[in-house]
Amino acid sequence: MKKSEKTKQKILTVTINLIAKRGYASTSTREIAEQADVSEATIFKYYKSKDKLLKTIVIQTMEKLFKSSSEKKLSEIINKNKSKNPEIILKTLLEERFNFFDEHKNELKVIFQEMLINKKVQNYFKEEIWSKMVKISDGLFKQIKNKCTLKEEIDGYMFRKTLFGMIFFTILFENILEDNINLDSNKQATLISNIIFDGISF
Amino acid sequence: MKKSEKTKQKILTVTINLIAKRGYASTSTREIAEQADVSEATIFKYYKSKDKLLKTIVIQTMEKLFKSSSEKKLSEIINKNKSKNPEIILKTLLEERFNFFDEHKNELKVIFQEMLINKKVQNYFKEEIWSKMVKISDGLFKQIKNKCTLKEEIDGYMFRKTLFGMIFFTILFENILEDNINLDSNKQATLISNIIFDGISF
Amino acid sequence: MKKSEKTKQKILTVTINLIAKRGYASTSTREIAEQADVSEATIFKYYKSKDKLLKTIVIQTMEKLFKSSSEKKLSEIINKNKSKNPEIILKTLLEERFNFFDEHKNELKVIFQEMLINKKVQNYFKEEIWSKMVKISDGLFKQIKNKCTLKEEIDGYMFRKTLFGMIFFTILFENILEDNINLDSNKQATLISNIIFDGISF
Amino acid sequence: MKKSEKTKQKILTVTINLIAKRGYASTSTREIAEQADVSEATIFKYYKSKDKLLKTIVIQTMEKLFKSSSEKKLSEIINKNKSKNPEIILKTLLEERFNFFDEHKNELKVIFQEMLINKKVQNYFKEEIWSKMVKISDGLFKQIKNKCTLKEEIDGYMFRKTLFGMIFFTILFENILEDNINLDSNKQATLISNIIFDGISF
DNA sequence: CATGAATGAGCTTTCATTCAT
DNA sequence: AATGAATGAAAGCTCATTCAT
Repeated sequence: MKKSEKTKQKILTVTINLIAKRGYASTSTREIAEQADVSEATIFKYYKSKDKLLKTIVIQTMEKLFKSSSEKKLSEIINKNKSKNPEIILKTLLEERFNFFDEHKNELKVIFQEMLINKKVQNYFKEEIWSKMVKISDGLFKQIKNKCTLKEEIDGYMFRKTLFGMIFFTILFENILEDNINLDSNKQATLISNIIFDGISF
Repeated sequence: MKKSEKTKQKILTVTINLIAKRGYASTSTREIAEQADVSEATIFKYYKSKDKLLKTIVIQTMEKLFKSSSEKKLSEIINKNKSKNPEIILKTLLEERFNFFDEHKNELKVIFQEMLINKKVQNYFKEEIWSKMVKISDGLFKQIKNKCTLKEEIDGYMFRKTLFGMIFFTILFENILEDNINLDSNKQATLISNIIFDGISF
Repeated sequence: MKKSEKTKQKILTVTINLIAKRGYASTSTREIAEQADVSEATIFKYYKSKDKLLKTIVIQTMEKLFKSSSEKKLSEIINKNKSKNPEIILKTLLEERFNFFDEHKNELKVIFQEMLINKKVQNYFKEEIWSKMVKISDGLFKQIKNKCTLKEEIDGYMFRKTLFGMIFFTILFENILEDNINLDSNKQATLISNIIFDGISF
Repeated sequence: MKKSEKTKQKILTVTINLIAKRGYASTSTREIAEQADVSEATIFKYYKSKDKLLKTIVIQTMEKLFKSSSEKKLSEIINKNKSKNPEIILKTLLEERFNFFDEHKNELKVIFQEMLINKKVQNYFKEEIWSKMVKISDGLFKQIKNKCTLKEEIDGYMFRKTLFGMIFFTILFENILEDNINLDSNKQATLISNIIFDGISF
């Protein structure tokens, strides 16, 4: 990597960690500069404004969420397992995603935090990410419907809510509220898909 | 209400709405003053500092969450229905809570937003609120265990995660991500307790 | 004393003590109100403005410095002892003054502190007080000249400087810089007039 | 001098003059910025806080008072003249000091003003400066004792009081109270040491 | 007689940003 | 490729002061 590329990346990493910890508005460019060991001027050289620095983080992360390897992997998983039990598909999908989440926890925190108060990030997420998540979730839901008899009141929306509720909770609040959690991605995925398919009771 | 009490309350209301919309750090006392139609000096007269203004909101809301009527109602519901199906208990609890959430959506947003970045709020919530939520949820979980045969991997923690994942999602993200949702508290409660008990499939 | 008179006096006393400790600019009307156990409004009712409150203190103290009993006492002392050794006159004068200073240390501190930065107080002091002090000191100096042979370079100005240098130092800095000083007014007066007349050596 | 060094120095100079004139609490950073022809932000860039700006002035001046050239000069004077009349030593010391005082009148005013109300400055001055002044003054007093017969009541403390009383008076009040004083350092030193040794009378 | 309620103006301080070097 | 030097604008907060009650 070129030196300038390295510097750019360092700024990005530091910023992600700081925003994840303190929030965007409470993270000053001075602090970023100090921790990234560059001058404030350098930050503005590379990213024009604090806002564009955030934008870069948000967009980069969102792109990663569904890009290249990521997107392919997901559709591969769905296609490969078409014939199989949808519970297994869900479990496999979740496992792949949880691995991603683990690696990008701070970036995702930044996005979710900002989404709560930043209209642009809201729209961007809704259009670029949520729409895809809805699509995948709906696809899965259809497959399930084909194989199982569902309660009539349960629709795609409630399916999403259960699924993404747990995911968002895991990313945002679990570390804060729960002590001593040591579930690997596989275990997490198994338990969640289990609950979704059968509830907690037999 | 005395005039001063009115002013204090107005400041509080305006602040809650502003912080829910923009976040704490991005809400200036100047803006609060303008919208509450008082001078900045008045805000500081009543609340000493911006930080204490936030603290007041957080504590007041947390107290409401489990105080007096609230706490009694919850234990009443649990006691009254001891003999009944735990699914019904859960449903009744949820319905009561969703009514509360609807009335206090912005205050809750303030708390959850701050919890993501503010250590004090994190600890306060964990000790004062989350511990009680865990207790209730565990109590319920035990009742369920007594009446139904549960999968062995499912424990109180996964139960919480499902339940509160959906609740947090509803409060924080639903309005942003989902269009045209028109579920009343009763409907919400029914669907969620349904899913938790039976999953989405028969 | 009437109640209102009592309140007025309490405000004055508190203010003097506070200003002596912190300085005028660093003493807030809020603090005065708190310590005097009245509302800020009450202060402004009696003294119109913070500035006039200071003015009251300054003028009252200055008046005390040379008024009534005070002024009479001084000229009495001078007249009574005209025939005596000027050293004794000086000693007697000083003793009387040191007793006054002890009783009004804080008020005097307020005046001297303010004199360093406040043009009005400077002029007021110069015209109302210093001029009288110069007159007395000059009178004394003349008496001394009549009885003793003075070095030719020593004039009224140097006499003043020695005398009031020690006095000002005593009022302003002695407490701060010197530990364990336990000289009563009589002792102080004796030593100072001693030094002035004979220097420190025989 | 580098540009930044120049700016820093300018801020310092302006601040000293302003505080000497108005007092610390009545000097706003706004005013300093205007007179130093920089922005307020620049002041805080270099000095972190208004308090630290004052601290810089106080410490720098105190260091100057006894550092390098200064301290050496003083002990040189004392050593060189050991055999001579202590009156001459005192005179020489005073002359050297009065030259310093003339050059640093405003800085010294700042220190003395602050000393009246600021505990930290009080302690700092007492420990760093006054202790040394006492030492020098005591050393001199001993020399005098060896050569002259002193009145028994006169001790080091009264010696200090006379000496530093006049010095403090000169720095703080003379300009304010006395008109048309045109004594150079040499003259001042001569007169003061004269008075101290012989009083005003033969 | 006294104060509760309110504030405009000003304070110190921090922020994101610029630009010459 | 990077930064030292500087800043306008805005932040949180305090102050002396007013006035209706």
